[in-house]
Order: sequence, then C-alpha cells, then structure tokens
Amino acid sequence: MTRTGKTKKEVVLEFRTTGILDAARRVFAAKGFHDATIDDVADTAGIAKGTVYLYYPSKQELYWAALRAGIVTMVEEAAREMSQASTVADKVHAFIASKINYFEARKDFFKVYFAEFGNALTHPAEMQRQFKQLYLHQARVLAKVIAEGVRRKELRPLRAESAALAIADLTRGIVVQRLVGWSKAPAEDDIQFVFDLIWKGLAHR
Amino acid sequence: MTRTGKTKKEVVLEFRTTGILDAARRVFAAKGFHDATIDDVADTAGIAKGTVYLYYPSKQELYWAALRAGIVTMVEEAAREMSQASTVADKVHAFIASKINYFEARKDFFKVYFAEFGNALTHPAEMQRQFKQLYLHQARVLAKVIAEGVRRKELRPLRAESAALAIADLTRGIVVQRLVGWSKAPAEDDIQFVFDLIWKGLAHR
Amino acid sequence: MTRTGKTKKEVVLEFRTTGILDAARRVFAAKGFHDATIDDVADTAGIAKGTVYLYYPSKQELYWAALRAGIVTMVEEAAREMSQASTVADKVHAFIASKINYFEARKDFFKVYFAEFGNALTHPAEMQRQFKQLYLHQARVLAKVIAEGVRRKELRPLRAESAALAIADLTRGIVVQRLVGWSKAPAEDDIQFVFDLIWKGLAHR
Amino acid sequence: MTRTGKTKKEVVLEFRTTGILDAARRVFAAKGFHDATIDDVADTAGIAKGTVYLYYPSKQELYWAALRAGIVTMVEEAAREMSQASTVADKVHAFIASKINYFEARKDFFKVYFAEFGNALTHPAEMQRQFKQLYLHQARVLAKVIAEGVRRKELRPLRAESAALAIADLTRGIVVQRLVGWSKAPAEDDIQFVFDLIWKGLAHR
DNA sequence: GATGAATGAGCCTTCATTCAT
DNA sequence: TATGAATGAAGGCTCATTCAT
Repeated sequence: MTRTGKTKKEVVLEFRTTGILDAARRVFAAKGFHDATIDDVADTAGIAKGTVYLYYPSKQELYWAALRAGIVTMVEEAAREMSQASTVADKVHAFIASKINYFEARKDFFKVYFAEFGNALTHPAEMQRQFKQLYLHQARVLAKVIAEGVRRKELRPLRAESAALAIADLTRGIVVQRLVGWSKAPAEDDIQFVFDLIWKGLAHR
Repeated sequence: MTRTGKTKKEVVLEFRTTGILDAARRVFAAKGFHDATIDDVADTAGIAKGTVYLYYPSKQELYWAALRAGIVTMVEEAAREMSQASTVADKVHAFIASKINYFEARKDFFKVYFAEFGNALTHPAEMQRQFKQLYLHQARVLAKVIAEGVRRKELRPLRAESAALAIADLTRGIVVQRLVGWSKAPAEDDIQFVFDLIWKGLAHR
Repeated sequence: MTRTGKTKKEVVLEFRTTGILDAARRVFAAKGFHDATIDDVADTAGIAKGTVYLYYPSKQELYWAALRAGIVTMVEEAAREMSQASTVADKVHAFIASKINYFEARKDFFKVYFAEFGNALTHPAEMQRQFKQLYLHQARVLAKVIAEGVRRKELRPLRAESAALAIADLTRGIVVQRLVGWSKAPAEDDIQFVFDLIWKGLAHR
Repeated sequence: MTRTGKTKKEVVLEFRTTGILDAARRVFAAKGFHDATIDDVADTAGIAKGTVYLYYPSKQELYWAALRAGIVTMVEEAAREMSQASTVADKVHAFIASKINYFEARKDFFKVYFAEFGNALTHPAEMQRQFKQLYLHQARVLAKVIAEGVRRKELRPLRAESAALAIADLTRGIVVQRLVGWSKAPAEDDIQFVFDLIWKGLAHR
C-alpha cells in the first residue's frame, strides 16, 4: 500500500531538485559563483544544461537556492539543539556545537556560505531579505538566551545582540581554522575551546 | 634637508601606482572582483586601460596588489601600536583598537579585504603565501603576547594561536556590524566591548 | 440526412488541426515567426507541446500550414466572387473587394501573410512552390480577366500580368493602411478608392 | 596640404562604420534579421566579433543603422529628383523612377527594406518613430504634389495621402517583380509601365 | 610611456525537437 | 494519442588582454 503521499511528479521534482542543488553546492564550493558554470553544475548532476533551467530560472537563483537550503537546515538544527538545552551555558554551548558539527559534515556548504558572507558587504542588495532574516533570526535566538542570562545574573551585563553575533563570528572562525587545517583538534576540543573562551574570557581569575 | 633619493622615474612610478591602487580599491570595493572591469579602474584613475597594464600584468595581480598594500600597512600599524603598549591587556586592546580604527578610516579597503576572506576557502591556492604569511604574521605577534601572558599567569591557560585568531575574528565581526549599521556606537565603545568580551568572557564572576 | 462520411479519426484530426492552426495564426501574428515559440502555440491551443508535433513535423511546417490555410480560402473566395461578376470592371472590383473584406475579417492572418511577403525575397527557396503557385494563381486569374478586357478594348493595352500584380499590391497596401490606422474610412470607401484609382488613374480626363 | 577636415579618428570611425554597415546590409539581405549572426557580419566585414560591438551596441541597433542609412539616402534622392521636375506628371514620374533605379542599384538594401516592411505590422513598436517618419516623409512630399495637382485640376479629385501611398506600393511591387525575375523588362520600361498605369488607369478612354 | 581600438574566448540562456510514459 | 521532461546546439554579448601608433 503506497502511502508516500507524494505523486510521481513530486518525486521526480524532488529528485531533480536535490540532485541539482547538491551539484550546485559542490561546484560553487569548488569554484565560487563566478567561475562556476551552469555546465559544471549540469555535468556534476549528470544532466543536460537545459535541464537545470527547468528547475531554476537563472544561475543566480540556483546559487541562492543552494545557499538557502543549507542555511535553513543549519538554523533549524541550531534552534532545535538550543531548545533542548536548559541552562544558559548549555544553550550557548549547543549553539556552538551545532554549527561546528553542521559545517564539519557539510564542508562544501560552508565554503559557499562563507563566500557569500564576503559578498554581503559588496552586494548588500543581493543578500536578500530572506538571508539576512534567516541569519539574524538565529542570532536573535541566541541574543534572547544571552539577555535572559544577563537578567538572571548568570552572565555579565553586556550587549546581547553584539555578543550573539560575536559568538557566531568566533564559531565561524574556528570552522575556517579546521577547514584550512590550522586546527587539527577533534571537533569536540574546538567546540570546548570556543565555548570556554567566550564563556570565561582570556583573563585569569 | 631631505633628499628623497628618488629619481623622477621612481616618482612617476609611485604616482601611477598609488593612483591605480587607489582606484582599484574603490572599484573592487564597490563591485567586487568579478563585476569590476579594468575599464572601471582606469576610468576611476583617470588613465587609459592600457596604462593599467603597464603597471600590473593582470586584473588578478592588480587586485592582489591593492589588497596587499592595505594589509601591509594594517599589519604594520597594529604591530606598532601593540609594541607601544606594555601590559598584555594593553597589547590586546591595542590590537583590537588598531584594527577597528584602521578599517573605520578605510571602509573601501575593508570590503575588499573581507570579500577576499570569503574567497580564501574557495581558492586557497590564490590566497598566496604572501597573504597568508602577512595575515598569520599579525596573528602570530598577538599569539606571542598571549602565550607570554599565559606563561606569566596573567591569562588563563589556552591555545594561544587559536585565541589570537579568535580575537581577529571578533574584531573583524564588529567592523562588519559597524559597516552594515547594526552597531551605531562610537568606535571607542565597540573597541571596549570587544576587549571586554574577550577579556572577561560572558560569565558573571 | 447528411452523412459526413468522416470517421471519428478524421473528426479528431480536423478538430486538432483546426485548433492548432488557429492558435498558430494568432501567435505568429502577434510575435512573428522567430519570436513565437511552439510552447506559445500549444498553450494558446490548450494542448501540450508534444501534441503539436503529432500534427506538424516542425515549427516551419506549422507556419506554412497556417499560411497555406489562409491563402487557400482567400484565393478561393476571390475566385468565386470574381466568377460571379460579369463585366471586367465588376470582376476587378470583386477581386479588390474580396481581398479587403477577407483581410478585414482576418487581421491576424493578414499579419502573417504580410510578414511572409517580406521574407519571400530573403528566403526564396522557402517560399515554396506551393505558395508561389497559389499566389500566382489568383494573379493569373485576374490577369486573364485583364487580358480579356484588353482584347475587348474595354481596357487600355497593357501588360496584363504586371497589371494584375499591381492591383494585388494596391489592394494589399490599402489593407495595411487600414490596419495601422492610416485609413479610417469604411471598407466600402477604401474598396471604391482602390478600384477608382486603378480604373481611372490619377489624371483628369 | 591636407584639407580633409577630418581627424584620423574620424576617418577610422567612418571606415569601420561603412564597412560594418555594408557587411550588415549584405548579411541581413541574405539571411534575414534572425538568421544572421553577428559573427556573419564580422566575418563579412573582415573584423572580429567584438569589434562590431565597438560601433553598434546590439544586433538590433546595427540592423536599424543599416536600414536607416539606406532609407535616408533613398528618401533624399527621391526628394531631390522630384524637386528637379516641374510638372505634376514629371514629379510623379521622378518619384517612381528614382525608387526603381535606387533599388535596382542596391538590391541587398531592398531586401532588408522590404523584409522590415513585413515586420512593421507585427512589431509596430520597433518600427520606431524615425523610420515611420522617414517613410511618411517621402509619402507626404508626394502627397503634396498630388494635392497640388488636384487643386490645379490636373488630377482627378482623390485622397492625396492614400494615392501617394498607393504609388509607393505600386513602385515597390514592381521592384519585387524585377528582383524575383517576373519582370525582365529594362528598368525604363517598368518605370513607364508603373507611371502609365497609375496615371491613366486601366480603363480605355 | 600612454593610449584605446581590436581581438576572441567564454558563458548564460533559449527553445525546437525528441521520447519515455 | 497525448504529455511534458529532457536535451544540447546556437548565439548575443562581455571584457581581459594585446599591440600598433
């Protein structure tokens, strides 16, 4: 008894979409947006060039779709893991761990994500609302946690939003270090390092 | 009486070089590497397209030269200001202040610098030795300070190199916030915020 | 009781053929041959793209079929109306009136027809025998009438074939004027104008 | 003593412009707008594809430039020759002769001109103001002559504008006949035929 | 040195046509 | 028969780079 709930059309659509997005992620990660060609993506996906255009109307849209797909699940995952933690410390730890682990498993996506970061300043208009919203959303969730911690005196009084973004920066930075090979420590250690650093600061007590 | 010791040839060379680099920085900042054209740069510099090629062999080299010029003075400035500070805390503070102030005064350059950061992962080969060296150099100077502080028990025991890179990440992050307008605080306040955060951490004592 | 003598197959064939041809005429009229797509035609006809190919082997053939269909009935109509007139003058008048009225009622078709006229010189090979034959056929019918009129001294001695083509040109020209709005006169008046002009010439007696 | 009054730049500009326009006319005449490629034009002109774009911003603009160049001189020539004739009959004759002779010497251009005619109805917006103006201008000059003739009772009373357009249609028609080989008569004879037909009409006196 | 006209490789995108279902 | 997803050839246009003046 087929209870997939999906029509065959939907299955094909998802199959293609997934394949193309997957190929796009890999190609964009390897070459960057401009040096990647639709032919590269098509070849990688094992389909013809024109087929890509049946699913995405332009190279730019394909890029955004690939980016969005990764960000959405990243944000979801981080939110989920944070919500499962109870203390402020655990939530901050969960945020850091979630992102490092996510990118550890999706290095290709991280490259695309990180590159888009670099472009954000140059082409702010293109980093459309949706991405900014998505990005700010997770920062805001973290900021709330921090604000709550401050209120409860678990944290020092500080600008919650800026602190949240700082944590995201630190986390991203350590992922880069892992990717370029400057950090060969187990992910667990790096997670602990980042958490420790941001939690206790540099200073000796 | 200062005798520059420069021949006329050298003066012209520097004049052109400066003008082209200046134009390049502005154009690359505004459009990004790929969307910028050599014609844009030439027009901005007020010279002919061919002239650019008399001083830089390719668009890529021009880009790197513009990037390098900015990084070199940034690193020099940071090193100088750190050397003038005496305590570990002051040196860390000097590093942060130096970079925030430098970029505050050179927003165009920061955009180019930041964008290249995004590309670094995608094109590691192109982020040539020199940039990596330059970048790592300043991190290493900071790392030494941190290592020294750890040895003297002024800082908690931690991975000095990673901590140094983390400080650089945090600093860069706050510059971005300032650029996109998420932080409207005076530079002084942001400098203090970053220093404070990294020095004391989040946790309440 | 009329027994059409048509099998169901033939009925379907005609139904599809008519629908496609109808859509083709409208689409080609609106966009021209090159800018029209098979998808446009299929959408307009309310069928799938592939279905068009079940009835016409190529876009070019479809175009010709649409053109031919219109020309055939146009020629038939002109021939019929001319045959019902008795005098030379009436026959010439019938020719003019028939064409102006025909196009008046089928503006879409006229656009396709007129556009093909422009292409005829550029792609003479494509203006296949059939169209040339069709086109020349009606001209020849008219030429015979003129030749007959000349023989009977009802008309001045002149090259009958050229005169026939000239009448066709004049008629086509007035249809264009009506279409672009340069002539807002009732069709009757324009028919009279063309007939009058070609019959009496410019000169005052 | 060089008194060309042209700078070298202007000479080069004109040389290229002429060469490209010439090639464009030939290519568009041979293949039609859509089937002609910029590469075709460049090859015919003996230059590289990119060079075409240094002088014309798009294929469409190049086409219009080629069309305009021909129409302008055609209209000028017709106007000049008409102005040199004194009687109404002579002016009408001059108009017809001028156009037939012009196209006789520029068959390539006529094909482009005639094809554009076919497109005019389908893409009225593209048959920009300038062409319509140019085309109507010559018709209006002729219309004035006719109106004047009507006033002086040299011509029968008739709609001058429509008559002028009719003469243009007849003339264009005979050029087509000559081009496709349906008329092998000397140009002089065809000119006389058209003039005679339009002047006296079909009817025997 | 300085110029800018010329070059031509390269790529996104369209769409007629095919064919498995 | 009907469908529409898939194909891939083709072409307009850009722009880094060259080189004659």
